[in-house]
Amino acid sequence: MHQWEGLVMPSVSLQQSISAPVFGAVTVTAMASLARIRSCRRGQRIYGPDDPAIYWYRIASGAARKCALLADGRRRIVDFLFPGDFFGFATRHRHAFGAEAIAEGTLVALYPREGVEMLVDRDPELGRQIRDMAFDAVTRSQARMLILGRVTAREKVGAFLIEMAERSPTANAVVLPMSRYDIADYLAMSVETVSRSLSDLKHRGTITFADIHRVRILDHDALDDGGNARMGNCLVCEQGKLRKN
Amino acid sequence: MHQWEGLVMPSVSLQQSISAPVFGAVTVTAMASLARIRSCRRGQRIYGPDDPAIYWYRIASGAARKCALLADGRRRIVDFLFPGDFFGFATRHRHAFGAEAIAEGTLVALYPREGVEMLVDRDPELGRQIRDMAFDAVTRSQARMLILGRVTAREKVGAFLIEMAERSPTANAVVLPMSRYDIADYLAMSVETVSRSLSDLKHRGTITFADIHRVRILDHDALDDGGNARMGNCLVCEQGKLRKN
DNA sequence: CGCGAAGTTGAGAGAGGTCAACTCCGGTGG
DNA sequence: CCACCGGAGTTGACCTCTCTCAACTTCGCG
Repeated sequence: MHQWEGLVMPSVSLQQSISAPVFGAVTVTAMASLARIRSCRRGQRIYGPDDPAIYWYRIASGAARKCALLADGRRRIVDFLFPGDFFGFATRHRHAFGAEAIAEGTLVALYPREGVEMLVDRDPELGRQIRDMAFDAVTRSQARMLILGRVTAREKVGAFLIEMAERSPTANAVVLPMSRYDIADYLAMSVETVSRSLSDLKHRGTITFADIHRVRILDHDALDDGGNARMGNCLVCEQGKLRKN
Repeated sequence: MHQWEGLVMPSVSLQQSISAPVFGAVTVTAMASLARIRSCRRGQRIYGPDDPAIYWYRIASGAARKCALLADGRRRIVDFLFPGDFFGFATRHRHAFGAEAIAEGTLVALYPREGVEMLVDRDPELGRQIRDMAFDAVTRSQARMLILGRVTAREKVGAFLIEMAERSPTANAVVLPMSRYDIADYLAMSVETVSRSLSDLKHRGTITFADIHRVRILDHDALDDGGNARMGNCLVCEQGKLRKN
């Protein structure tokens, strides 16, 4: 038993999220009738790579990670999944990555792909919402690449905390249900450096810890040196002129 | 005038690609009637960030980059776009990134968003294809994160070459229309290190250059040390057990 | 012929990976 | 109740790799 289990992403109640799946400001009620709920233990696989893509998934409560194991034994986490997030979309009838629960008792809603597609064929508005959701996922994924591309370790960890804060219902009191190892594999750095960076930020007074898995952001501006973390700031590059590097 | 202008991604002829847009194995003919074609000069902006998202786009011939300029002056390229690639999808009626032509005379097809959406409402099959395309884009984007997360410079550049080879019509003779600076901003490393890595791979006999922008891959296996570059190899991580790292 | 942009190569310095030791905490069994 | 154990997390010391700055080459173009 872990202390943060009771408070994972508290804003979304189960009933609410099942009967009215929410992404962005849009509410999809049409799919709710098809949903099946599954409870997952800490670390339990939700689906594996190369599994047939029979379902689309949504986190109802708890948290999960989407990850890949590389041939050299390293693990990479390509996304963290929180309540309301849809995932497991795949063409070609098989998944590219695997997904696992992070929190004990994570509740996952399963939507049979075939059924939803039939529903979509009769309901263009639902189709549009799913499309927009996928478009947003692309944008979000590409925005996350900006985080990975950041130079220093403190910048990466800072940008990570800001991303988690933006996805968290409570603005400055951020719950990090994942382990330091998960964070390291997400940011493509070593656990030691993640730990050092967090300690560094703490000593600078930029953040504090209520406990290991609960961070409070004290100085939001200091977290993104240069203001690159938020994804609003993407400017076009003019002919590569500005390139001094 | 540059020597590679005439041979950019030669397999897709203009007429063919306009009348029958191709993604994956799927052909979308319904959208073709709405397309408008625009020719872009080298470096010319196709659309800027924060521009209203009026169109969806597709490269007919040539190449483009999707990029962001960070607050500290650095540039990040989040995607390279080649013939057949759709891009510029955005919700919230504004783009998150900017897009610019890389090759002189790059031809871009513009699809009015409103018109296509109306078309989709009447044609579920078209909607499904667009959805699948977006799903693929997510998978591809997340797979690219694996490249960014690789440790050494030679691994990154090797994985980049493999990615380009897979997206290229000609398997081992890969055309790289973008500059070394573009590659550097795509892989989040310095131009010098990109250049050094390429030279290194050349001296090892892994690759050769027909000219600066045309690479031939001699030893495909040596390019992905450990075999992590291809995205088929994504295994699930079991409870984090394998994690020694 | 000279200029500037793109690309390559060299030398140094700083940052993060690696290995190791240590603490902290919960769980288990005596 | 306490000793023991193992995993997660933190901190330290060392070393390697990449960034940075710089010089130089190559190439296309005026």
